Amino acid sequence: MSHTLGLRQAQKQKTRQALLDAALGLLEEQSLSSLGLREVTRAVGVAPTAFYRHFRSTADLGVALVEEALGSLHPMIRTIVSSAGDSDQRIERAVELIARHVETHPAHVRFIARERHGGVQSVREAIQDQLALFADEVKEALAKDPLSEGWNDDDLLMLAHLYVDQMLITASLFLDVLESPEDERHRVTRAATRRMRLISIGREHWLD
Amino acid sequence: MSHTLGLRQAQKQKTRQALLDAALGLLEEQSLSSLGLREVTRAVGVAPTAFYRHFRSTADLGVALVEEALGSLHPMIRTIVSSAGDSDQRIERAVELIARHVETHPAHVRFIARERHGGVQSVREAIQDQLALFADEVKEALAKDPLSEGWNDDDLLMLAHLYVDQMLITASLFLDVLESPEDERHRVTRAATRRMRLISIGREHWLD
DNA sequence: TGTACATCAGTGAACGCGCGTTCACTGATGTAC
DNA sequence: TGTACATCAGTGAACGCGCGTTCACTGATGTAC
Repeated sequence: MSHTLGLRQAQKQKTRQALLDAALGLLEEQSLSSLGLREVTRAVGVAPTAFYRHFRSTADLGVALVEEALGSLHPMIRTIVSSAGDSDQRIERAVELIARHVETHPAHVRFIARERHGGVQSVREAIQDQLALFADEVKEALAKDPLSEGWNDDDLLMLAHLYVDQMLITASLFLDVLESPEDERHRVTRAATRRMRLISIGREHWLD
Repeated sequence: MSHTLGLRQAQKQKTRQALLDAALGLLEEQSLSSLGLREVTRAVGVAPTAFYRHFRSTADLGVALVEEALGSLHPMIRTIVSSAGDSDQRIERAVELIARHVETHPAHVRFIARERHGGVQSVREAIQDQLALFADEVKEALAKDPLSEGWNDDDLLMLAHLYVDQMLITASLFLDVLESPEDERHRVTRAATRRMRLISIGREHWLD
């Protein structure tokens, strides 16, 4: 039997989520460091003071958004790195997965790209922490690959970071062409695929 | 005989530069979209209204900062791409040049990293435009390299973008360890060098 | 099942403050003769 | 070289406005018996 929240708790969660959703929407056109608490509550339709029942500040809300945005990426990363097939097939599938993710969560992707180097320290740190976890995860997966025989830990982590950064760059490229005609989106897909391919080729000859 | 500005023009330029410098300083701890005009004038010691003699808005000032920050990068890029020596030597020299640039212009580098995906459209676009110019420049230089024989234009541009993005990532990594002890800065240098090397290896085997 | 009390998410008024922008101004610099 | 006028970078007062935060509150939900 699953635990059901009381009415009060359920309603509280709903308001909290509404605040997060409204903030994410407002952040499409500005940075977190200029997001106002009153803006967010106005968009939700609650009193400004209600904000404090859920977050200490907009920076605090930002950290919650990081968890929401990057939490959903963990399963995707796992899917990508554990994917079967030869190198080219895996790359094509990865780029496709990234494109889909950007289509279904554009605001989340934009938020991460924007705040990764943004003006709010606690949020920047939360993002860096999560990305470091991703890199570790990718590294562990790479370590199990026969292609990685002879690689030292340092180089594996270097490659993992390279892949993670490339993933973010690719996501950001897709974001820029979200509204563009199909042929331009296809151009980005091809460019991103070739980038990944070049890196994979470098990987294959790293120990030569 | 060189043209000297009138006193009035010279003083105006000085104030304008003071506004740019003050803004750049304030932007170390916030994003452009939350930078206030009064903040900037207060830091310089002029009346808020003086701001309008130089810029229409803080977004306008941001665009001027893009030109200042990325204009100084053109010569560096040219030095890197036209550098002599074998692949490894050139990479080491490039990483070294980037590290120096970050040390001498940390605020400029932070500004570009932050606002590249930031909340102010006109500034984002100005940065993208400049980076596209860099990529073109790098592409032209790559085209002249004997290693690029057999490469098509599309792939050359792809590689050029990969290098430019890698340059920015490297700069951003150095920024994070600016205040760190020498050994950690050295770790970043080594990691950045190996990243570049892996990409170069991919380049060498691209046509295999 | 009903009652009495506790909890607490959301309210609404109030506060002091700094914001961007306008406007008419001043006085040093520049220009024409 | 001196005079009379034009230019214009920077001023300072004033404005209306939205901000974050405080506080005592309300009334629905939860809990103990």
